[in-house]
Amino acid sequence: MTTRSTTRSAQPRVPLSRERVLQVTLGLADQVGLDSLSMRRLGQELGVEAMALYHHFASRDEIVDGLVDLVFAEVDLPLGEGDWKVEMRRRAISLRDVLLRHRWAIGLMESRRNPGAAGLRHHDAVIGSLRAGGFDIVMAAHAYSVLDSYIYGFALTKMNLPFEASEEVADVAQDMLEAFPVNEYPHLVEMIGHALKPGYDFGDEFAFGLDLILDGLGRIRAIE
Amino acid sequence: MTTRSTTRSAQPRVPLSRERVLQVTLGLADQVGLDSLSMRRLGQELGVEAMALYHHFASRDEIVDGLVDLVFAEVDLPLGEGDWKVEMRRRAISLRDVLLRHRWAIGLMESRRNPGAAGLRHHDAVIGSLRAGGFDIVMAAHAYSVLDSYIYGFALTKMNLPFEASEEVADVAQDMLEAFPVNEYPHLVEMIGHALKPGYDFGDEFAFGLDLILDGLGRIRAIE
DNA sequence: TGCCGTGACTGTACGGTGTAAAGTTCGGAG
DNA sequence: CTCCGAACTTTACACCGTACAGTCACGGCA
Repeated sequence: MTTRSTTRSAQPRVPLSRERVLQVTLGLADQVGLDSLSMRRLGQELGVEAMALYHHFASRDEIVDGLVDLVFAEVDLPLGEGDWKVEMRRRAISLRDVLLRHRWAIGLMESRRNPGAAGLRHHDAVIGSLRAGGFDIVMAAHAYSVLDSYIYGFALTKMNLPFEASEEVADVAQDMLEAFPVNEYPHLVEMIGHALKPGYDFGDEFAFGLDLILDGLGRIRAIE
Repeated sequence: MTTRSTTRSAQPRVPLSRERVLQVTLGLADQVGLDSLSMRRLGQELGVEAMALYHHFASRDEIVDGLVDLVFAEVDLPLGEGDWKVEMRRRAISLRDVLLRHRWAIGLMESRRNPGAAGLRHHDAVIGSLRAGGFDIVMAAHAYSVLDSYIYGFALTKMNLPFEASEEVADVAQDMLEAFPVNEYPHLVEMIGHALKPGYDFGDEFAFGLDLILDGLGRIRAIE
């Protein structure tokens, strides 16, 4: 019974690898979130005990580092030679999409002390596109700061919205307000009414703010 | 020995209250962060066993709800009668300051399913100020979305910066880049050089983006 | 062919987490 | 004096990351 070696043909036992672990972890994180992703659960998903992972990664945190870089790699890089506004817009929308696809990553992308190659390449490409577009280094820093604050903030806000579909909105809004007299928060009530209208989708707000910022940057760059 | 009742004069034993718990928790969260704030640790700080807290709060999450509302209460509300741009600017800076004072709260402020009175009052005041400033409800939704995405995103980015003071920046940047050939990320290197210059403080970037957005909003409102 | 090191993985254990459930203590009302 | 209910404690459970030691199969070498 204990000698499984003679019948090893059943399971060829492909060994783990950093790549395979990260790929599976990424999928699992998207499904259950990063908090619910324990080493034991992850090992189970890979057909292995939890401690086996420590032969390929020093800690759970090192796995997260790898995950973040995989996410960065999904973002469309801006091209240096194109129109900076077009490139920045494309990159912003791509980054937002990626963040909404991997909601657990928001708040980790900028914080990792050990950035991976994809993250570094991303930063370099964004700054390079701005510089090629005529921004000096001071203005490029300003522009990068506004844009990324906005993109990450939007993703953060949208991620944390306590509802998803329109029908849920109504329920949550109802719960939120039913305990209070309507007159106490008249403007909030008006806004909720607006958000409940059939055509409204909070996700559409992104383009408005993005274009407002890009236009502002264009104007300031022109003056300077 | 077991009858401590006869010598009860030593410790008058002030009972807990939601207010006292929240106040102490707020201070503790600012010191050690929200993750390190366990029920046991919190009880210890209050001179009580962890389970005693469950007589005043249904769960750890309910404590966090209360905490978030305390944070909202610290934010300066915009006045309905003032110039909307001045009011929005004041409120934005106040919110940023509050978020940097309570870094653990970023990402929780917009997500709570059970908003408190201070949070509702805050939302109502912001929308009210915009409406009084001439924004219709559609534009007010746009404006609120851009502004808060930017403010929360900025706080998130600044919170997560893997360094604090200028000297640390140099070390971290060194670590980040030393493994790579300098030529591979020339623009990133230039930007780090810019950020290392004595006068530079990332916190100053906030005003640039804020004014850019406020000006953009003013322009669009005027056209409309 | 036998041996033995090495790398991949497992088993067990420790101190931590949130919280369910039951037990203790005690001031005040009847 | 009794008894109730509120405030608090004790104990327990299932889970977490990970330190540490053990097991097992395979490749190179005698």
